Amino acid sequence: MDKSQSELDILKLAIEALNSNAGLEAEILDTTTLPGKTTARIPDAELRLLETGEKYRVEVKRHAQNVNLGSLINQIKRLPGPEPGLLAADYINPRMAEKLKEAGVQFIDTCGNAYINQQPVYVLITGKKQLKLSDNSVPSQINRAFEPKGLLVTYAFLEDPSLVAKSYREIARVSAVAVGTVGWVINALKAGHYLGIDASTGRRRITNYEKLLDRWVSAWPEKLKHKHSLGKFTAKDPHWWKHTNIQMYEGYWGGETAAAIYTNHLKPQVATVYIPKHNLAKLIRDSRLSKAREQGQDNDVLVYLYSPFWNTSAQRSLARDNNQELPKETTEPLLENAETAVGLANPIIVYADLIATGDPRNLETAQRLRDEYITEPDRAT
DNA sequence: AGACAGTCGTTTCAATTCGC
DNA sequence: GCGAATTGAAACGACTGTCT
Repeated sequence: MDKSQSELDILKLAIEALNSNAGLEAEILDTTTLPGKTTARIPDAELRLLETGEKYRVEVKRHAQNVNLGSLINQIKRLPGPEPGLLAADYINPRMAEKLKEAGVQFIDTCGNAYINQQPVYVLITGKKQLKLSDNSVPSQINRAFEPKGLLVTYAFLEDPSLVAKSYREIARVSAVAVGTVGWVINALKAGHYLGIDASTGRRRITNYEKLLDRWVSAWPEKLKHKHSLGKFTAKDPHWWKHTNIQMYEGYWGGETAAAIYTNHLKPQVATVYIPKHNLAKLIRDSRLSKAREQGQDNDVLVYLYSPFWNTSAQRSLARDNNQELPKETTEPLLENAETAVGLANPIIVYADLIATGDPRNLETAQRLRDEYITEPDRAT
């Protein structure tokens, strides 16, 4: 399995870098090959620091810079067992290093950056430059699928896997990118073994939906979501969303709000709304939202507003999935349950919203959502 | 010959480095 | 520490090739 092989390489390089930069020696005790799609928190390896004999549960991350830091910190903290968690990454930039240190997450990387805080050993090395990828240009090639425009294409594939077999022009139209971008993204997905050619039909098909979903969910908050932010607001009434028909604003509930409706398993404490810019002022006025201050107001509910990044295909499919006409002018909210509810962002987006928060409560709900609503569709088309 | 599929050169943008 | 300059990557769309 080349995935675990590359992770093992990162770990070995990081240990070497730790040794040459901090003089600390460590040995790998055990590596666990992750069985593809599981989301259980199994460490990638176990490590022992020879100086102290201290053992670590290790999470190895390639492309650590492209991963949502909140979810990463949470992953490390949720590693099971009494031993402390350790992040081993290809590269930790200074800003990430600062945040990890603040969160008390120890790390090592292949460039020699490290934070080890296990008495009596204390190491803090940051600012070491990222190594140039000389003979190994594959990772940057794969990254192309997880850059802003690539994420649009990849999302369209996740939403409708049959799209990969369509023409570049059709893919470009649906995902709202240029034709040339589609070529780059498809090649990147092929290089990453997310996409391949079906031997029997000769057509493109997604070969690893689960892995592709994981990667998209990690990259999206960092690379694309923030670009669509319309602001952070507060609402006085914690139940405001229950009597707001978001469709009147051509909007969609995301995050905890949508998850609460989808799974019936969460009391949303933060609302996320995807709404076209031109309806922003109307929603703010009607729902009496106010711009959030730096220090949160005690009892007010936080509301994050974003403009939808996805193309109208998502809206069409949502209407189709719900198999009903979308009411235009009713003020009756439609939030009793997921079957009747409309105005919900696609489960993939809601799932990604929850994961990005890094909140353990949300992670549990995210898993439910994934199990119930995000299943790899039948590829036979 | 026309339509469609995929490639490649150019432009733009963002991140990093350098100099003050 | 800040702004300017540089570099490299991403995105676009015109162009070429292929098929019917």
